Amino acid sequence: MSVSPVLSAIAEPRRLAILALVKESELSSGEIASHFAVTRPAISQHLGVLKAAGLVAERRVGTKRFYRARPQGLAEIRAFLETFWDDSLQRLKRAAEAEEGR
Amino acid sequence: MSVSPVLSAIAEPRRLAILALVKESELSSGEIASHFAVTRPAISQHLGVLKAAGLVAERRVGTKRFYRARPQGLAEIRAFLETFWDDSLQRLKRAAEAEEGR
DNA sequence: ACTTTGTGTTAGTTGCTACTTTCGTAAGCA
DNA sequence: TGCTTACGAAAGTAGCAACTAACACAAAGT
Repeated sequence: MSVSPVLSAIAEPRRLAILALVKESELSSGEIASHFAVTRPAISQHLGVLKAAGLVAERRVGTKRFYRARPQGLAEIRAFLETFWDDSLQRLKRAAEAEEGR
Repeated sequence: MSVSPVLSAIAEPRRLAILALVKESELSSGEIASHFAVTRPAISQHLGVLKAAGLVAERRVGTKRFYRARPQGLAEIRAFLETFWDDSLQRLKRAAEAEEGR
């Protein structure tokens, strides 16, 4: 999966808050919604986005649906940013060496 | 600065592409724009967003404006995600220990 | 002074996205 | 079989964001 869906998923403040919530403990859709001032369907949509981005996992038991954070999803972005960052640093390092060498 | 502006800045595919471009080397606004199919003002706006997020630095010389990636800006998100991620892992570790302990 | 070059700014348009309201559905209970 | 609970899905709306076209402006050349 590309990184953009994951990035735009956590770029939304509300979704980041949801993610922080289900990172602490597994919660049902209703429990999550009760923490916010928006309607339940809105939260449901956010959960759908997070799930599609691979940032949360869903577990159904009866009529309830429990959600929990999926650290592997976060690891993906982290790895991407690390590569991006390290490449950038390498570039700077090479530039500095070239500067020194002349 | 909070993380959301930085995250939403790089969540935009075009801006991420611009960032990848100025990460390689310092480029002028026009040079950056020539890499894309959109108009120059559009790129100018994107550069404004990236600059506001602290992801690029601007250097003016004559009528030209050169942009380069600012690794510190990327480091900020990376640090944030690492904390987020590590907290999540700690939580999992504690849960596993509790599981083992019973 | 005039023109050209390189760029940001503004106004207006289109398209996306977060939201609400309403409806549908599956599971549990009387 | 109803009735309730706990959800997601669909449709419609409002606001924002990415874009274009036209303008403004500063620096450098002629």
